[in-house]
This record gives sequence, structure tokens and C-alpha cells, in this order.
Amino acid sequence: MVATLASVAERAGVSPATVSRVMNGNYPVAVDTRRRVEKAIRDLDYVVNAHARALLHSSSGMVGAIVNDISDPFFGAIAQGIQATAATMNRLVVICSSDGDPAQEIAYIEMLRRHRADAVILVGAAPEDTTYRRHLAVHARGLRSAGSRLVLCGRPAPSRSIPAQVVEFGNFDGSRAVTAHLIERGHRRIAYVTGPSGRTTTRERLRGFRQAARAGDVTIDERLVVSGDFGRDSGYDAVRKLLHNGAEFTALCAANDVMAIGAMTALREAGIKVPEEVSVVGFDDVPAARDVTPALTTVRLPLAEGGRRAAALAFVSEDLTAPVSLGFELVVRDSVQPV
Amino acid sequence: MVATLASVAERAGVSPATVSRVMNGNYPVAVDTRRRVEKAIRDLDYVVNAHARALLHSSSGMVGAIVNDISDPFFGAIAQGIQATAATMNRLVVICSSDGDPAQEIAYIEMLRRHRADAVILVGAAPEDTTYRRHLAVHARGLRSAGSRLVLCGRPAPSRSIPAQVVEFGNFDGSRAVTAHLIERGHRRIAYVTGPSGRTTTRERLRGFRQAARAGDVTIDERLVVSGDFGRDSGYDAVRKLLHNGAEFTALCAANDVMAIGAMTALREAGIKVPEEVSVVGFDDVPAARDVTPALTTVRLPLAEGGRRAAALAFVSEDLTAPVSLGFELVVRDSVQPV
DNA sequence: CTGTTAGCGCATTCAG
DNA sequence: CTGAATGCGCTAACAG
Repeated sequence: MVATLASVAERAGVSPATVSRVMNGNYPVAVDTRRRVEKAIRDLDYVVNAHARALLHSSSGMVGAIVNDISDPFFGAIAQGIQATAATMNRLVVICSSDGDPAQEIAYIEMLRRHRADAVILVGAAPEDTTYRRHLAVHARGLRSAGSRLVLCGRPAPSRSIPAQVVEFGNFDGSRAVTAHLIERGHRRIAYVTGPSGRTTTRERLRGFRQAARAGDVTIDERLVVSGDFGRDSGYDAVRKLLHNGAEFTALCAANDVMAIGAMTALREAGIKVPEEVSVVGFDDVPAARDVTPALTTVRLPLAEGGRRAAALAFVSEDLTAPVSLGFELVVRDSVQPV
Repeated sequence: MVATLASVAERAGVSPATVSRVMNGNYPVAVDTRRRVEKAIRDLDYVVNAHARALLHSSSGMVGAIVNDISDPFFGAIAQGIQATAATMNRLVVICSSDGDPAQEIAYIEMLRRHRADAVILVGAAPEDTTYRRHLAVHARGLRSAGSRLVLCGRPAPSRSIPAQVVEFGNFDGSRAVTAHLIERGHRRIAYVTGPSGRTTTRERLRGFRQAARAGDVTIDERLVVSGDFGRDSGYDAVRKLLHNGAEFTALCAANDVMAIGAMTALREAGIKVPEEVSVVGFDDVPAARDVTPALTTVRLPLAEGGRRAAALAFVSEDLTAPVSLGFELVVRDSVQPV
């Protein structure tokens, strides 16, 4: 059996109220009474029931973060940031991996609402389908009316009808910058590996790529645009497919580092030298980007900081008037060479 | 305001009990009554209060996992496995990052006990200090008497006095195998980068290394054993230090891949060719191991499976008589060359 | 099939 | 400074 306030009270020969007062320490209690109670607590290994407590306050001191895949370094870095500031505030973080499934994500949001999470942080690309958006809008209002916060990290602010705080990354601008970097070095036949279809991040980064191409007066051969899913193997496969189709390109731009790294391996296996024959760029600047050969030129996103900012927003009750927009930095390493 | 059972009942013109019955669906309710209630639920966007419910069952349908650092791919892979099987059972997973601090870890365990977590999964190396062990023993008994499970994943079973289910990895055997691999190829001056001090995993892997050396009749020059912390930079720094001290070695064995990869970068920057001049091996087989150049020879641990097995143990109530011992696989790639 | 009752464990009035 | 009483939201008897 597990000890309760009452059992501790009985053992200490006091009332439950007194035990409660020494537990919370915000009320005068006689020194020796306190001592007796503390001993009983230790003897019984009493641990308060967070549920009973939450029932009173209708809050739980817990925040939920929903990510696509916790084993992806992109999400790992953000989760780490969230966790770090949550620990500071003595809050429990519930991390849920939705596996990229919008329905799963909605299910998790509902679970978190059941647990009266103080905040829900949605991390990374948002699905663009309308069923998802409808459900999200309902939950957003529900969270709001329960006094909980909805924070979006790494996805754009949705319609005004859904109340949320948002932390955005420079997906569009970063993608434009890294593409321009390629073009400035003379590349005109540039392949692109996209993220999964129907996600905001995929769209934004691709848009940046196309925009830079237009601005640089290079036309994108649509046969060079192949779709990936942000996973390493999809980058690898994309190159195989490109090569198999006899595509010709002097540079490859991947929608994230993980795919860029898979792509580099495929290139190497095909006997194509990077960057001598093909330049490669990625996006995110995950830790591995620095350690592959050649080191990957990419766009650094302040991922951990994004997580920290998102968590900070989760713990504060004022609404932001505008989204927090985090910058990016073009990190030039060794994977690009002038054509 | 947030809807309650009572408010839904009122709106539907029925009793709270009836609403509860349609919510749980495990009790006969007239079709049109059910319909009316469902409409009220939707209208009010009613979401049950998990805390009120948990108060009755004294369980929460939630399991906690405590890891050292969620952004480390080792933990990411395990967390992913835990998460995957938890989702299958419709359970919420609370992932907590203790930052390698034993006191933090204890604090998290207590938080999870307050929330009446169905299980607590401790992932990765265990601290070896006695204060930690004493606290853990108390909590282990507390969890047990509350009907919760304690599962250890990637750390050895502690003393018999603490009740826990354990999933172990082949730290000792794997380390011995990969070291033997080096020795068989003629290496006799082998450097070693350890994990953080005072952790079980660090000790086990180092022990395997020494054991293999002894068995292969090679004596380890203690100046070649340098300590790291499982982080990438510590692998990088270890090589710098070794080089700075004028150490001579033909092979380097790192206690994990992350450090091995950092070490390879340091070697490359110093103009030392891997594997022509120095062979390198790692441990874990994280995703990046495949994509560095040369691809890293390492020991593959079934990390995701370990997570899945640990989660499975968390959801079952029978005690195992013996720890689950997961195998390992020596993955030979390109980072080792005969001397 | 449906309503009424009681109580899960705790913090908070309100009295002493 | 301490105790008794109340109710948070829900489900599980128990009646009807």
C-alpha cells in the first residue's frame, strides 16, 4: 500500500491538515510538530499524489511536447532545449513522438488535454491537410479555455482563429541563402531533395530554393527535384534515383542535413567526388554535419534556443503580439566548390 | 471554463453517471440517450480529467523514461523504441533528461512517483556513487509498493534488495570483441577514450578493452588511456591531447561512436590519415557511424529493440527471473586497417 | 437502462 | 498554531 496524507497524520498523531502544511511549508507549524511529521513522512516514504493535488488546482505542472521523431537530431536538439528550461522551472516535460502521423499528433494533444497539461508545444513541420487543421483549431480553443498554452515551434502561425504562441525558424530565408551560395559559385544545374509532402517546412524550404533560383536567373529542371522524407535513407535513395535516371547536376541541395549526409554517401559509393564533381548543401546544422567528409556547408538553425524560447513561452501567461522569429546562419564548410 | 461531467450531464438532461457510461462505452446505454450525450460532449468540447480518473484507480496510464541527454543519438534510439511500443499500448511516455546528474535523476523519479507513473524506465549508464544508490533503493521499494514497475535499460541489475526488471546490452563483450578485432590486425599500441567516470557503462566497456588486451598479450600504455564524457567534443579533445603529448599509437578505441567521430575529425585536422596511419573503432553503431569517412567500424547495439523490450517489461506485471541480455554485432567497415 | 450515493487524496476555508 | 469540514471531477456500487 501507498502512504496517504491521512496515514502520515495518524502516525504522527496530528491532523491531515497539519501534514499538508508541513509538506507545503507555506504556513506556520510548531517546530516539534513539524519534526514529528517529517519523521512520519520519511518512515512511511510518503509521496504526495499529484493527481489529488491537480484536482484542486486544475493544473498539473506538466508540459507536453509533440515531435515527429525523437531519434532525429533536429528534434533531439529542440527537445533538449525545451527540457533544459523546463527543468529550471521544475516542470515535467512529456515528450511524445507522433511518427509524423497527423492523427497520432491529434491523439496526443487530446491525451495532454486530459492530463490538464499547462502547455502543449508542437514541434516542427505542420501537416497541411484540412482535417488536421480543423481538429487542431478545436483543441487550440479547448486548451485556451482551460487556461493552457499552445506553443508552436518551427512551424508558422496558423489562422488568426487559433490562439497560439509561435517560434519560427528561417526556413524560407535560409533556404534562399544557401541556394544563392551555390548559384554565386556558378552552379546552374542544381538537384533538390525535398522533405515529406504536405508539411509546412517542406514547402517553405522548397519555396526558398525556387525563389533563389529565379533571382539568380537559373531555371530548375523539374527532373532534378526529387522527394524525400527528411530521413537519411531518403537522401541516399534520392541520389541513386537521380543517377539511375542519368540526371546531370553539379550541385545538390537537400532540405535537411540528414538527407544531405545520406546523399553524400550515395555519391561516394557511386564514385562521384564531393565537392569536386558535385557540391552538396544541407539544412539545420545537426552535429554530424561537422564530422562528415567533406564537412557539410549548411544553414544553422538555433534549434536548442528555439526549444528554450518555446518552453519559456509555455510558462508565461502573456500573449505575444508577434511570432518570435529566430535567425539563421550560413555555415560554409567544405562541401561546395565553384563549378 | 472547462466542461465537466456534470455540465455535460446537465446539457444533455441526464445524470453524470450516464455521461460517464457513454464516455467509457463499457455499459449499456439507450441509443438516443447516447446520441444526446455525444452531442453535448461535442458541443462543450468535453475532455475527461485524467487526474480525477487517476484518483480512483491510483494509476495514470503513463510511464516515465529518464535519460542522460535526449539529444544524444544513443538515447534517441532507445527513447524511440520505448515511445513506439508505448504508443501501441496507448500510453503516454514522459521523457526526462537528467543531464547526467544523479541528483536530477532522483528528483525526476520522485516527480514520477508523485504522478503515480505506472512504470519508471531508467536508461543508460548508472552512477556508481553510494548516495545515489541509497536513494534509488528507497524509490525502488516505493514504486514497488505502489504497484509501479522499475525497469533498467542499459545498466546492470543492482543489488537484490532493489526490485527491478533489467534489459542489458553487451557492453563488456562488445568492447572485448572490437578490441580483439584491432589486436588481430596487429595493433599493439592502442589508445582508449573512456566515458564519464563513475558510471557503469564506462567501467564495463573499459573492462572489456583491458580484458581483450590481456588476452591478446598486449600491454596497455596508461598514457594512452584518456578520459572523455561520451560527448563528441571530448573525443575530439582526447585526440588533441594525445597528439600534444606526443603519444604514439596505431589505433584508437573510443567508448562510443560519438566520441570516435569527434576523434576522427581531430585526426583528420592533424593531417593523420584514418585508417592508413591510425585505425579507429567506436561503440553503439549510431546512424552517423555509417556516413563518416571512412565509415566507422563499431559494435552495433540493438538500441531501439532495447527500448521496446524495456517498455514491454514496463507494461507487464510478472517479474522476470533473469535480466534480458541483448546481443551485439561487430560491424566491420572501413576505419580499421592492419598495421 | 438510468439515477443516487459515496469516496478516491488533498488543500483550503473556517473555527477554535 | 491546529483540527474539522468541504469539495475538486469522476467512477463504481447500489437502487430503482
